Amino acid sequence: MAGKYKVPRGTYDILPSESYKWQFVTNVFKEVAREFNYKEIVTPIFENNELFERSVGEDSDIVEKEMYKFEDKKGRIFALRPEGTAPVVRSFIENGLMLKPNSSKLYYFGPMFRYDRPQKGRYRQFYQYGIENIGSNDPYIDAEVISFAYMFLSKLGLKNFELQINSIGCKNCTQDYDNALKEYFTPYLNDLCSDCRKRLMKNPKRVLDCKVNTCKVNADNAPSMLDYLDENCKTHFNKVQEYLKQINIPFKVNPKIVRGLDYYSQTAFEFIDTNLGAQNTLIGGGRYDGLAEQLGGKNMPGIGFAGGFERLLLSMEEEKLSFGKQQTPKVYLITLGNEAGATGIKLIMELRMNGISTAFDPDKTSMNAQMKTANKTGAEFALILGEDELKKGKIILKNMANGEQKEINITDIINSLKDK
RNA sequence: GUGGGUGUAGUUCAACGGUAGAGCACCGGAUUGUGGUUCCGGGCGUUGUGGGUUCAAAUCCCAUCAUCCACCCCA
Repeated sequence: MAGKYKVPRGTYDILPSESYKWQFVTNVFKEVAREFNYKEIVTPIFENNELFERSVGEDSDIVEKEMYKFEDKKGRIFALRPEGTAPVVRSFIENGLMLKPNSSKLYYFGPMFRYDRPQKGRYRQFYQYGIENIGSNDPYIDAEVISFAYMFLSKLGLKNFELQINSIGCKNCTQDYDNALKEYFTPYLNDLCSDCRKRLMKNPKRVLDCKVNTCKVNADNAPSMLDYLDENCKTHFNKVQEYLKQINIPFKVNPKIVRGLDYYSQTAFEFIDTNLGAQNTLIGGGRYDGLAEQLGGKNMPGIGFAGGFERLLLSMEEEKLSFGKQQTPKVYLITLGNEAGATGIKLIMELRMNGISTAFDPDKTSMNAQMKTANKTGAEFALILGEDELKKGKIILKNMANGEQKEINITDIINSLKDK
């Protein structure tokens, strides 16, 4: 019975049969945030277009072709947020959070928007969770942020994932490295794909993770970023690895990890699902020490990560993990006859007022239909109120699991349900 | 933005040029006041949309939209 309208391309509805899963993972995420002492920050879904163009990078794919840009009635140019870090840093600067206590460890979640061709694990409106730790460049913080992600995935029960880390250096190392790459690849120019020939000029590091075979082969022997790190970046990266070892978080160094957003520096990491489809990055993150300054704030280091809920759910389903229980009512009320019905609806109010979740369906009248519905709602108890009971001032309390039932005084019902 | 696959009932699928069907789910009944099992009954759904070919189209062709998978990119 398709109606007139359909959801826009690349978007979807989270239906009741699915929403409890989202609630489950969100709650686990919030729980981990509490354990790490991170606090929630909520920023608008749209921001000044420039915020993203400046931070994410004008040459990045996100800005070049994936942003939902629009103009409002006064001609201001906004964009639906394609990612969460820039808005958080913007808010951090704008609200002077560096001067406020307990405000530098932040988490967020919500929808992000990218105009991209939908496929498995990729949507136009997708949901991210993420954290940002702003104000410290201590390598311990890098390890802590990584451990947050690791703990989150672990608490959900995920096993088929792998942590890969890299250091992409600071501006200084990057420049040397870029030059080295250009030098290295130039003799092989004809073997590279057309994209990579362009990349070599604009962003040579991208050639490294190209999937075209000839590019891959050539990239295998390319100079490694790690050899071009300056002393400072090198010791930083080494310390991050030491910390990770100390807290028993397994990782692989993958010098080919390149982040697509311009603001990253030094530590970059990804949690990869080892048996998902092509879109297998569960969580991606890294350090962005230059971002705050770039956005007009003080020079402040920061590091964070973001993950996609969709891929998380895919992985969890792949590994057949539990999403907790679906919400069920404690009580389903069955009434027979008009008088019982009238008393019943008053009783429902009382039950709910006392925190007892109660379901009732006025469209069902026969005992049979009401019992069936009670069963389907998964209610723990059925309360049966008919004319016989009404006369006696009683009500039947039936345990749906074992079928046992007893008559009790209507006036006692709240109390006897409360301690069950 | 590029390539390939797919669009039939709520859902999973069948029918592949000649009257649109099944499982599951859903609703009702058997049980006029007791569920989960069982049995019986209940489906006209613009065959995604718009064109075209044909005596005849879910079926062939074209377009379009959507979806899936991959490229690209990323979460």
